[in-house]
Amino acid sequence: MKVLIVDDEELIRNVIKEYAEIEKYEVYEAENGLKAIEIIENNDIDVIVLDIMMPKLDGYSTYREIKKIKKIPTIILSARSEEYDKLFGFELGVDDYLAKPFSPKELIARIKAVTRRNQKDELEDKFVYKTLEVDFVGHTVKIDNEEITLTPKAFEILTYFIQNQKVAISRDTLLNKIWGYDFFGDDRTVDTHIKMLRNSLGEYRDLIKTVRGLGYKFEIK
Amino acid sequence: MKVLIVDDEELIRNVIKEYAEIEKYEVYEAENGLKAIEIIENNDIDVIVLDIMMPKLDGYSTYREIKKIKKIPTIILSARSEEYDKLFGFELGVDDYLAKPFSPKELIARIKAVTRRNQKDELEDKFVYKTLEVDFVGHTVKIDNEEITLTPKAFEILTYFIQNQKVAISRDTLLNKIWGYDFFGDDRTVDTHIKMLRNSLGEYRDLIKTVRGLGYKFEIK
DNA sequence: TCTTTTTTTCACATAAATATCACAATATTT
DNA sequence: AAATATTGTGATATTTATGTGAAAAAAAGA
Repeated sequence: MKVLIVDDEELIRNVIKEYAEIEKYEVYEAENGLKAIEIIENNDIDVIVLDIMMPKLDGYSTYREIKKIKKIPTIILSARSEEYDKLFGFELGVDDYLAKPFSPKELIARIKAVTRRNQKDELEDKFVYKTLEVDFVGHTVKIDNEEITLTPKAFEILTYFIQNQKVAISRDTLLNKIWGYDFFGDDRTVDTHIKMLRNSLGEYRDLIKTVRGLGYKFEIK
Repeated sequence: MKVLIVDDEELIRNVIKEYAEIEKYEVYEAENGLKAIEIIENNDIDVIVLDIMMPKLDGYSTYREIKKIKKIPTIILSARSEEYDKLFGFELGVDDYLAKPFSPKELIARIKAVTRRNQKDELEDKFVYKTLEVDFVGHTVKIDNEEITLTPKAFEILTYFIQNQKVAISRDTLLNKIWGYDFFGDDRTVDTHIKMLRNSLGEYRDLIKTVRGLGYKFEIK
């Protein structure tokens, strides 16, 4: 698995690189957009970590250029945490978003999620764990071969969790991904949906873990 | 299963090839239409992935030439995403269409869909469940050996459902597949047709399940 | 053309899903 | 232990989606 880190700050590149290499990723670095494009043209990069604030060719432009060449999963880093940027980033079709300062572990978790997602999950049309079966094509969930009914939102959330296993997801992220950028309601709405989803999952309710101070996480074990 | 990839860009061919081979497809490549035709004449190709923009013999012409030789399911790739091309592609009787940039996963999914479709559909010309008989050739439906009359649309919908059992189908998908890309009417028209189809199916009305927040699904049991 | 059939749209009733809030329970910090 | 912050949860008002009948529009047949 090859990761390309695009950031003008060497320090940040090094930190990410260090962590990524522990996880056996092959790391490529680019200190600006132009170099990034060059690397992408000559290598089969699997996932890109892209800083939005850069001299020469900024993140947005770089992203657009990259898209013209190949469609590679991209995680955007941004120092500016304003809502607008967040939305804009998503609108571009970016795979994930992380606001600085972020923990390297969180970034790695997201890289893993994105590569995993792009490796199999989208090809798989079923998720199976013990007696829990989630059929994405048929839009059904079974426990002990019994179909359980989920509301549309609950099903979407479960699907999102399964495609982002082991990644701690904030309520905001969930709202953005499931509800969409045009939802301006309460954070805590998420909690209620989690409650209902957990109840529906019965014995599997503990697959959804609470990440205090942030949100939730789907994890097996 | 043999896939032929017709594209002048080696990069794209390689990406597709890589993914297709993971899925155990035997991959053939052609960098232009002339070579494609040669390959088709000498091999039993099951599905073709065809780029519309190519030097020498462009995609459209290639497609026409291929059709003269054999009828092979074809998925069209197009860099131009304008609506016109889309329509034109469909008009030619193409099996599917994908605008660049596309994700390899998406393409593979479509290849699978096309091959699956062409594997079973042409085998069965009848569907029987209990006392429900649907004769695709004779265009008739019988319940308890009594012929029931369906309107053309209702029959098409039923046929589509039977050929996509256990798949949750959105109203939009249904509109695209049954009505065609050029239908710009109301979503809810589907509901009315489902209503009528269910009524016609009498005791079998429950085979058509409602998938809340999405659409409908045909499922036995 | 007129008639009949099919299709589409619309409105309304009903059912289901959702968002919000208040308070309880549980962590976390002081 | 108390104070504080955060999450869990039940109740409920609100919103949304679906089923359906009726009527308008379109298409097909005579």
